[in-house]
Amino acid sequence: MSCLVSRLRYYLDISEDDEKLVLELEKQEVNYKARRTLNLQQQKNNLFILKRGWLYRYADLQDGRRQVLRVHYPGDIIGLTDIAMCETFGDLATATDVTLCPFQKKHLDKVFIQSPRLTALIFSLGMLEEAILLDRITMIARNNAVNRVANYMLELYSRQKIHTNNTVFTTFNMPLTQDVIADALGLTNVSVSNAFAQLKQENKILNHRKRITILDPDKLKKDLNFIDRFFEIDTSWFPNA
Amino acid sequence: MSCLVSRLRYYLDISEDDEKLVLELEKQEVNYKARRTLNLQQQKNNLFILKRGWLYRYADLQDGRRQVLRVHYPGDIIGLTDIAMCETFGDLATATDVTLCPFQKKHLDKVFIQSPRLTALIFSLGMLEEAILLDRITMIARNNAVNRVANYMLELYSRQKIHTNNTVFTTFNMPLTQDVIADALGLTNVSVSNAFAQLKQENKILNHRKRITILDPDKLKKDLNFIDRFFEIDTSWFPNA
DNA sequence: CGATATATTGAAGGCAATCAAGAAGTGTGG
DNA sequence: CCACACTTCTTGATTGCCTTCAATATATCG
Repeated sequence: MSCLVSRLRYYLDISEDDEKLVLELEKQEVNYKARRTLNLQQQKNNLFILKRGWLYRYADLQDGRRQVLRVHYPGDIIGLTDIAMCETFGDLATATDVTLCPFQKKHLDKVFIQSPRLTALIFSLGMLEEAILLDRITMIARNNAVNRVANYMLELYSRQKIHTNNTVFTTFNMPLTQDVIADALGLTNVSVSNAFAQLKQENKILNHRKRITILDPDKLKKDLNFIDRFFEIDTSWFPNA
Repeated sequence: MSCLVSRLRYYLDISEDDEKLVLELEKQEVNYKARRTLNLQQQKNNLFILKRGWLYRYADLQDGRRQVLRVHYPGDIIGLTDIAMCETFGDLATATDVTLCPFQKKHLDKVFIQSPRLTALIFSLGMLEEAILLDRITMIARNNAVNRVANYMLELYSRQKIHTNNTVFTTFNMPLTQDVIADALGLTNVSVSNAFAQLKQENKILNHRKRITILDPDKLKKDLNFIDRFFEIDTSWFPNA
């Protein structure tokens, strides 16, 4: 069963023809162990569908530090951001063991030609990611370390809900190290550690052995002005099937 | 003459049929004076093509501060980011006098059905914006005030080159106030002022009366690791006309 | 011209970075 | 199953950059 199709079905009825279009892209499979890096430059013109595991995209900076740009979950299409560019930037690193389905950028044209409706959905999901990046900019630009970490945990929580069809509890797996979280939020591992300590003391978020517990998600969302953009998209304008 | 069509033509040959599709969206026109705000909530289901002037999108925060999310130039489509969402967020404010062409979200479906090629271009431009947001996150998360301001000026410079078909000089109009720049970069107006003072002293960037001079753009780009993502996009995978 | 908006400059304080050392956790091979 | 190496996390002290607050100067608009 394709987790991309299942994610798309969360938002929209997908016809059998459309399902075939997607499955066409998932023919190949590659596996990687946890904590490996994949050089994207070598994979030029390839996109990936993530079938299993956690993966993150990062960029190395001049001074040796790095910036984590995005974390991917099963059902994500990886590389759409680069679709406009001749050269890709950044690399991928695996947080857990993963399974990827690589496919050629070119093969997307079939989707664009044969299914305006599916195209509109993929387009919308892309724009949704953009809105979430705007939220993240606001968060990084204007919040202190504690709120950044709390906000990020809420985002991971909300994402998992969609990717697992709402079967996620307030305790969930979070395999990212504090170094990775720090690099995602523009902090240091020291600040992230201190932030978790404070969140624990305030009875808001517990973390123990790669597992996170958000004690009262709704209250925390309200306190942080967190907007959950994942659970619904507007399909009213979509071309008919 | 449509500046959106002209911008699209910068990247791709646009057929006459495709041009008609775009012009269809620009039938209405509305004018606004400088330094006004437009409530986006009321314009639900509307997108805009910006024909003239500068406009920026911002979000009000709980504590009274605000975050500037994006600056728009003539030829931009405004609101694509919200296309997936039932509710919009944030507001628009005019930096100069502007002319907008509002059109219904619904009317986009014609583009998706009739021109996969034009759809691919609009999609790619959207993804390009996303890549630029990733750059901005890196910049805000990892750079000091001086570099943030310098980097942002380079971005504005590069954008204007595309939007005016390369007819922009190292001195150009920059109608944003330092408050707006601060709110875009997660700084205060004080820091922005100090940053400009230092950039002036180092003979890198001069600003005087809403005009910016970048003394040696290429050197500055290199020093800041600035990547210009605007000047080219990969159209090789696009569906044929 | 006067009123308002925008920019400059200085002083003091706070938050996160940096540096450093040690503790806890994880994985591997014998 | 344990020992060892390595990674990840914690905690404390110091430093630096940006914010905040405040006052003045300059620019812009009606």
